Amino acid sequence: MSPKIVDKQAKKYEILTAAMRVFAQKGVVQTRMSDIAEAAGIGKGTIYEYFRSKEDIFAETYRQVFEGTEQQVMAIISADLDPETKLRKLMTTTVDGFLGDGGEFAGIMMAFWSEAVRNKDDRIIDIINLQQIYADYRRMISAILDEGVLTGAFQVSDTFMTASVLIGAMDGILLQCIMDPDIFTPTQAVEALLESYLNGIKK
Amino acid sequence: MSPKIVDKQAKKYEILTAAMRVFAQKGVVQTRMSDIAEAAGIGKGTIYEYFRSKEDIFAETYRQVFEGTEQQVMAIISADLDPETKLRKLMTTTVDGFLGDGGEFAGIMMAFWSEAVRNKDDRIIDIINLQQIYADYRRMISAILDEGVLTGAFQVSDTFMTASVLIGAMDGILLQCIMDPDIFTPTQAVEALLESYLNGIKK
Amino acid sequence: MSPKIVDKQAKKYEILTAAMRVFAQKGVVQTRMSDIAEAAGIGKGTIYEYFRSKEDIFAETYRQVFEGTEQQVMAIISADLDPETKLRKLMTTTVDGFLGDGGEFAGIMMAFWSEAVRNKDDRIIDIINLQQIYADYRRMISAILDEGVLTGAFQVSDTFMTASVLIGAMDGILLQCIMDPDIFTPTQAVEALLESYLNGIKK
Amino acid sequence: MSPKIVDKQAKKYEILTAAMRVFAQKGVVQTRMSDIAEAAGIGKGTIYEYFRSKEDIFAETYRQVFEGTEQQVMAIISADLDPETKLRKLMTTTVDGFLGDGGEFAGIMMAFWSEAVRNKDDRIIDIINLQQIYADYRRMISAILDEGVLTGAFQVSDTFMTASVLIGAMDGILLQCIMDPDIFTPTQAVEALLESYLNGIKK
DNA sequence: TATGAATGAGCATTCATTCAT
DNA sequence: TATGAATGAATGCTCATTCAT
Repeated sequence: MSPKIVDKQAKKYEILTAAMRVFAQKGVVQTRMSDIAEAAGIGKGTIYEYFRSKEDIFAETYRQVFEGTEQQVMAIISADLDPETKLRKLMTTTVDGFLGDGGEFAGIMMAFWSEAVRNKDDRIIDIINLQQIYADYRRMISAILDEGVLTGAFQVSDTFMTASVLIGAMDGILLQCIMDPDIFTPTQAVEALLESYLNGIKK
Repeated sequence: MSPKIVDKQAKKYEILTAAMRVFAQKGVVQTRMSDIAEAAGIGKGTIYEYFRSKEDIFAETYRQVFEGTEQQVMAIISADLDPETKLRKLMTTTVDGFLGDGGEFAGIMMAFWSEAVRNKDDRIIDIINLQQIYADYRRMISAILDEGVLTGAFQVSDTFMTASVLIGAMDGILLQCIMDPDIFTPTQAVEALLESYLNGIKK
Repeated sequence: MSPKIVDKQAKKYEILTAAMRVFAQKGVVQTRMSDIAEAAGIGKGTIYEYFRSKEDIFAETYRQVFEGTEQQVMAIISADLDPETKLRKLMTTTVDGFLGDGGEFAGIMMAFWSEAVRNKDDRIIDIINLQQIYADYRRMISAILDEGVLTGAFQVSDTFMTASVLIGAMDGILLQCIMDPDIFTPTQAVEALLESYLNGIKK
Repeated sequence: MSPKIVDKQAKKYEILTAAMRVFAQKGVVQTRMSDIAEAAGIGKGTIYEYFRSKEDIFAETYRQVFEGTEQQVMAIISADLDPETKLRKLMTTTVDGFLGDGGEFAGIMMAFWSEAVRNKDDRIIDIINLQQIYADYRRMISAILDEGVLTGAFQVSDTFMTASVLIGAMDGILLQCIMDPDIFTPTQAVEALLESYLNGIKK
């Protein structure tokens, strides 16, 4: 009378996690459905009980990773903090979000991003609109910088450009941490970045 | 030395150039041999007269792109310049090298890099040892910074970390320029980066 | 004999009816077991409590549909009627049997028949021996025609051929009614067929 | 300098012929691309050098078969013949067209038709709009009958219905010939049909 | 030497059937 | 008994590579 009871939500999450592992390891394009199945310890067909397609998995994995960070970022933006603190918090949170608890998201981030960067396919853009994401980030950070200029905390001629440079620096730092995790932690690096950037390195 | 050999070299180069164009446009994995053949205006089979495999093309394309930049960088490193000028030149040259005459290398760089970043495949590492490349760059830049600290031009506590941050910033800026070429030129951005970074943005 | 067995029979019939509906709508090959389960309002696995396989369902559905018509036809054949009436009744009954109460069998007939027509697979022939069915029909109708010739009611040189033509006409009319139910009812068409066929259209 | 020269047109036709054979034998849905490849004596991938998809093959096979017949039919319609001759010619030509030189098209016709009959898929309707085909045929034949009524050759109350019956009869006869080629030739059957139909079988 | 026709390994996806509950 | 989660064989299609010309 009663069928096999399975926590569909939990199993879906398991598959998602397995997919992330494989995506991080091999990249999205090179990952075969059978790789994900094997990683999840299930049959190939079972995946399709939980996801409609490989693309669907990709989209869900992406959401899984980003939703958390996005919310945290929003909270910081609307918090009542002085510009410098806000900038620090925003950058630290972003980097931490990307690297997850133990850096486990690093690889999957890389996979997402390298996929999005060169894929002009509309279907991918629907899932990850990197251009949009960057535009949003630039807007948020330049708003903080503008605020700082108004309050007299910062001296910046082109806040939009400066925002871009800060974001770029974050990305580049993350990349190095992902590729070579032993050299330094991203948090250390972001602090170094802000330290130098805020104060200048020229004597 | 015979004319035939010269022709072979020229044709090989043509194919390589065609491959770069397509790689830049579609990414390495998504590029089909037929795409390259078409772009080069030759038959599909002909490619195999000049290259052993798709991977071989990838490796050679990579070498083609980097050899030029590498030599320029080396020249700057060993030139007799003050640290600040050296740093400016190094960064500007790197960015220009990546973007080529008219930004044509940008896409191919992206393609290489997104390939290398997530591919831990030994075969890819043999071709593009990104970890090594970054290590080299960090060493070069931190040497310049060390020199600047010695001469009193810079005030940097951790030159290695600062070097990493600068490299990261360059990468990140390039990424944004590639993805959204209208917002600013990489040269502008690098100048803004150096300006802020050298002088600080804090009042 | 126990209530359970009765229940089983009833449920089996329900599944069969559901299967017919779906077969009629999508064709046998395109019908999925899950479609049948859904149409029957039961679980996919439950079907296998009543049928061994999809093919088994197909066979049973077929028997279900034909048994009724076959018996009616037999009754007409052995009835004591004049040849013309017998012919009319036989054809009308056949067409009505195919179209069911409200034309609901039309689609399933089509499904069976298109399956049988092209499938020379032994397993299908075991289930629907169309060749045999047509041979039987030809025999029955030519017997009626022979009778008519003997009694002087008909003037037919080749009763076997004429029987074939009549059967063919019935089939073809049914097909058109199924494909385009608005043009005319099969009963109308059969009457028109008999009218013309019996009297000729040539002035 | 010169590549392998292949008559692409000829090879395409060969594959088409092979496909027809298999379609006729197994039906369209049950035919696998590998079946066609095997029947054509080529590799699976080679098919895709000549056709975009299985559906494409289906459509082309269909056109291949029908184009000839269609033109012949048009010629008859516009010829200057008396109604009875026109009707005879039209029906004979149609039946002959369906059966090809040695009845080789019979099976493929069956396959097409059973596909079209139950497939409400838009893609199939785009290829074979059976409803349209039947409507056209009904129009053509009823026009001939109308003409016959005007000239006093025929005595028909409902020419549209009579046309439908005639078409149906043709279809049904073809079906029987295809399923059981030994009983009679379609030409014989069509002649018997016209003979009876035109003159009536009632004494 | 140059070519593109031919190929088959490889992959995403579907679905009849099984089986643990 | 009833169920639906799990499965893998099967299938359409792609594309790097080979090879006859």
